[in-house]
Amino acid sequence: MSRRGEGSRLGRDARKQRTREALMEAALSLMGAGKGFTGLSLREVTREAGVVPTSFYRHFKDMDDLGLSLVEASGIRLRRLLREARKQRVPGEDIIRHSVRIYRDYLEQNRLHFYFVAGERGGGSPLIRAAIRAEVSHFSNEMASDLRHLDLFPQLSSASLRMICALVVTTMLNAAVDILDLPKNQPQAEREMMDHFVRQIRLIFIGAVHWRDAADVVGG
Amino acid sequence: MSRRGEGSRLGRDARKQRTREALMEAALSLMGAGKGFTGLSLREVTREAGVVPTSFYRHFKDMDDLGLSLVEASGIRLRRLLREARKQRVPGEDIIRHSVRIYRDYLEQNRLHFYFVAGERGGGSPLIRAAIRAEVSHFSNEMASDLRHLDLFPQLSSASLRMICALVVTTMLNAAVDILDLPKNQPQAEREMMDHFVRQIRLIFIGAVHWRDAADVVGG
DNA sequence: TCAAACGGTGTACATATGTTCACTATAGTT
DNA sequence: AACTATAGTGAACATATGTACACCGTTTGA
Repeated sequence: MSRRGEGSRLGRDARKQRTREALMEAALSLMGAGKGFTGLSLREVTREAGVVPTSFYRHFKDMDDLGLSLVEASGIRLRRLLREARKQRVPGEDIIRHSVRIYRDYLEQNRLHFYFVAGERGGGSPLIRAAIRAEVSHFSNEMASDLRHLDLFPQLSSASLRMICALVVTTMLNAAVDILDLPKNQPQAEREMMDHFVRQIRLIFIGAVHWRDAADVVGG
Repeated sequence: MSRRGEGSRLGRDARKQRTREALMEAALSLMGAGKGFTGLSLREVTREAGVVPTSFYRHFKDMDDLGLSLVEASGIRLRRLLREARKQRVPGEDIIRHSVRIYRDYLEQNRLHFYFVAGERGGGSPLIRAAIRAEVSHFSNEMASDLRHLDLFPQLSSASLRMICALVVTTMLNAAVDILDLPKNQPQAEREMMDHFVRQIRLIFIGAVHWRDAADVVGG
């Protein structure tokens, strides 16, 4: 019989899921407070999650396991960003600026996940770094496929499109750190930051428009 | 009197400098082995440096102090890279490919420092992150100044040149992680990696050639 | 030649860590 | 209503950590 016990609102599985998420969010939150993932201790995480240390093992084998779960969760957010960007209709005026704004908003709503990805992508555990690289590469390829369907650059080979999207994505992630580090309520600095970012993306797309697959030396 | 004591080859200051460097290299080395800087412990570092923990305090106030010294040392390497690139004469054929090769060699000779910069630039301690950002920004501006003197892009404003160099530099640092992570003795993968990198830089410079300061929407 | 300066050592201690084990309570099952 | 599985607890452990302190031996400078 599956009659819910009255003593608790949620079923046992849902409860378990809840503390699992609490642990993951605790880790993200601590990293947001200025620690690398490899600098987090198991006890620290459980403390932040409001749970006793031994409980940790009910959910993860060790910290690396937690880390990989975080990568997976972040990958899901990345893919959702693409879906969201796809859904938004082009205002016809300035595609890039518009997309950047979508990105900015999405960043704001997923601060910690982007912090994690942008932060651990470079340093830290090789295991996690590799997982993130795979996730980012996936994202990048999906973006290339989207651009292909939009038919904005019909002259580009698929390989070139992927190369270009990889560049866009790394630029996005670099910008993520800068944007997230911005002090709050500083609209002036934020505007400049965004302008800078928009220009860089625009420059890349200008390069894409003029790219020829056998492109020769710029100067020659 | 400055007669050297016969019991030691080096003076006391030189000796001190030597273990100071041993500590810094120990930290770098441990990070190269897959730890974020915030994941290093003071004792771990002294152990790796072959020195007793309490000795640490003769050289650094705490780990953050060590970190900032590492940033400074890495900044010096960055500037030296620019000087080296400046010195090398252009072979007239493919400037970009040539520069990338110089970069690759320099990376190889300074693995750990680039690992550190590329790794801590994103995650980790806000203090160190800020210091790295300043160093990278400096590097980027110097590069812009170099390009200005070369007069390759006379139509670009200084602001645009800086924006472009910032993009080149972040692309360089991203590539650094990928290149350094390459398994050794895998010339095929390495060649692809370098080609990918060269194409990205070339794309940026193609964008630069066609950039107009009031550049409008790509599509419109 | 001698006293001072100082880099490095060894001991010590309070605290934090990862992991174990036996436990409690309760949601799910029959 | 009785049974079982299991998420979370609490005490305990061996080990690791940051830092203080008194100490030693050599370099330094007069």
